[in-house]
Amino acid sequence: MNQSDDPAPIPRKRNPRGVTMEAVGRMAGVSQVTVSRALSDPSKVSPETMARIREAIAVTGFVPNALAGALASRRSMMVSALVPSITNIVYATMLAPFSDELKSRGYQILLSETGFDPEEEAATVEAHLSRRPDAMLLTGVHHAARTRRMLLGADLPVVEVWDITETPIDLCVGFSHAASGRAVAEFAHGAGYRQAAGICAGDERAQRRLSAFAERFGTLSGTDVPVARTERGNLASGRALLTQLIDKRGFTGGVVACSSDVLAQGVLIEAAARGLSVPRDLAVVGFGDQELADAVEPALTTVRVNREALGRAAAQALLTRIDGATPSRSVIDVGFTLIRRASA
Amino acid sequence: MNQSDDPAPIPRKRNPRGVTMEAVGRMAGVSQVTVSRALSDPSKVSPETMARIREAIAVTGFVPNALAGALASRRSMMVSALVPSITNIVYATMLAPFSDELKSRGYQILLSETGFDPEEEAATVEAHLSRRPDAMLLTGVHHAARTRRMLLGADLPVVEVWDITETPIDLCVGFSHAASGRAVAEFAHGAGYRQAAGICAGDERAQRRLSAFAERFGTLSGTDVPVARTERGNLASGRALLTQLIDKRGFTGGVVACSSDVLAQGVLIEAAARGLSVPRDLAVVGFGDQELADAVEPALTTVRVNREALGRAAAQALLTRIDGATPSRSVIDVGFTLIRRASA
DNA sequence: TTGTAGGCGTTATCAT
DNA sequence: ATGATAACGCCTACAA
Repeated sequence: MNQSDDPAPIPRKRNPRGVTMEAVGRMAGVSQVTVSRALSDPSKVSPETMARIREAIAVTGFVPNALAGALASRRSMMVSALVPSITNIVYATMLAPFSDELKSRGYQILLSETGFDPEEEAATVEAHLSRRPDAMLLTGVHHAARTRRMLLGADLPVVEVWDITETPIDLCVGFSHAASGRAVAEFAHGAGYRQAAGICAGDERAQRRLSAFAERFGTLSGTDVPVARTERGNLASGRALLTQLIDKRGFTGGVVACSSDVLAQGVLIEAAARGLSVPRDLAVVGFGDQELADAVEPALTTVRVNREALGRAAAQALLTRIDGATPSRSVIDVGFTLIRRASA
Repeated sequence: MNQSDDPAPIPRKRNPRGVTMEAVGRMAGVSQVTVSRALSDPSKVSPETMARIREAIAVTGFVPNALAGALASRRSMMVSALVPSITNIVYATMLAPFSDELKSRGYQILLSETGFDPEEEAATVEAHLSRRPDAMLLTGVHHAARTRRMLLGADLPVVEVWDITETPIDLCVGFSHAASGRAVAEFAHGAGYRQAAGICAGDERAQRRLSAFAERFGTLSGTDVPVARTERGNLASGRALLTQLIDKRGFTGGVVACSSDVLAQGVLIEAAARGLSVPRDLAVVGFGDQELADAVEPALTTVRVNREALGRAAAQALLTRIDGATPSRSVIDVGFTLIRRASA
């Protein structure tokens, strides 16, 4: 009686382990849909039913499957964030408020490092798109053609941050790196410095800042402005580059513009080690206004970018688009401020 | 003829936009399944078919839907990583190799900050579990009971890092914070220092390091070891806490153990500002051996934890479990090394 | 307030 | 080498 008369297909779960809404519903004496409703909008379910469902969820330890939900609803409730490097505090500090803002609306962040290579970025974008994020943040405004194509084809809200362009893929929140470099040059020249040098590490944006500084200061003062470059933007690089400027490139004093506060601090340390007085023998300007700028000795003159506001604005812009609205402006320039302290 | 005789359901796609394997297959003259196979294992498809499918993919800009794939295969190819803070370089630097290692095997990282509150962590764990990650990394070994319950119920590979326990949820890669604190105490006492103080910021683990230091040094020297605490572990805090130790707690010299290199650098800066010579008037020991440790003046004596190796080992351990194998050890102590430089 | 039916875009399992 | 069919677990209509 067991083997013979049962050609009827017995629907068998492939994985009997995972608790589903179906199972919760069975235990609570309701259908799967009711469980779904109970979770998405409790007001649509009677209090008694709600109580039984809660009980069943507690007993079974049910955790909804967001993958299935995303597939059915076509909303993954995930937002991709692509930054050059996680370990770079500059990106990390704008990511935190960005993430906070979105988390409060129920979104999870899918984060990846892209390095500084556009092709690597393109590959990462593709990997992210396969996860069907509801929106995406990109760092910078220069991308591979394929990246633009994929994003336009995917038709999702995209915000490009930490730089600015008139022709964003979709939205843009940032500031002009060239303008910040020029602002430093004008400040330094106005403060009376007649000689200058630059110290630069990192990505193409840092180079744009320093190039703009060198060009502007050169124009104002009529002198040549040497710029020393390196890969890694750490304290040791700052020290090494100041050494290079002084010992090998004949820099004898004036103002040193650095592409980051950390490099600038390296310069301060090397200057102290050489018995140079800052800003008397050597003035120093950083970039970023990180926490350390205010704590070093002497305190660092630097360029502040409100990274908190930037991250938050980027999140808001995306949320507006997600909600189907059109943001008032698709390009937001958050600007920058020169903070004068003791070092220059 | 339009209205009346057509009760037959016309299957209509809800969203005609998204390119699917179905659409690619149609264009290539094959079925949807063949497209799936072409992507997952090209060797199972004839070269000609493969070529036509490739062509169709290029033309349509098809990007596979990983959500659907995950739902069907029960493997999301995502790994969750939960750290207290993204902006803390300590966690970021172990996350990078962790992420690299997993990315090379096709996994994406789903990253979240948990803060330092176990309840917040529990909520984050739940949110992540709903995404059905294939494995999870947690920071620390102290979790809410509900967290343990959820994770045990979810039955996935879990690695706890940056601390060590004999009873991990699943896997553990870390080191003993108490032991590192004692090691610093023994080093300092052995180096001849007879007075000591501590400076501590941050999470419970930092406090455990400093408590162990204070207790051990106290035992060895028979003196009292004051420990100053604060919330934020930045340069300014380091300066402020040294001030507090000297001006308000009668600390007159000896060795200062800090819970991070950044705090230690703050101490160096404040000491210099006060005209104190390091290590003569004041010796300083940091923790973490961050890049700056070697670049400050004087170079910082500190405790090195190989965060790179830690992140990599955590990834490897998870991969082993994902592959269904049993790791040789479920608890890996990566240890620490005291790096003696000029500051103590 | 609750349930039924159909579909989201894949992968797994059998067939052919 | 290729295809048909049934899940995967949920959400969106629509019906009761």
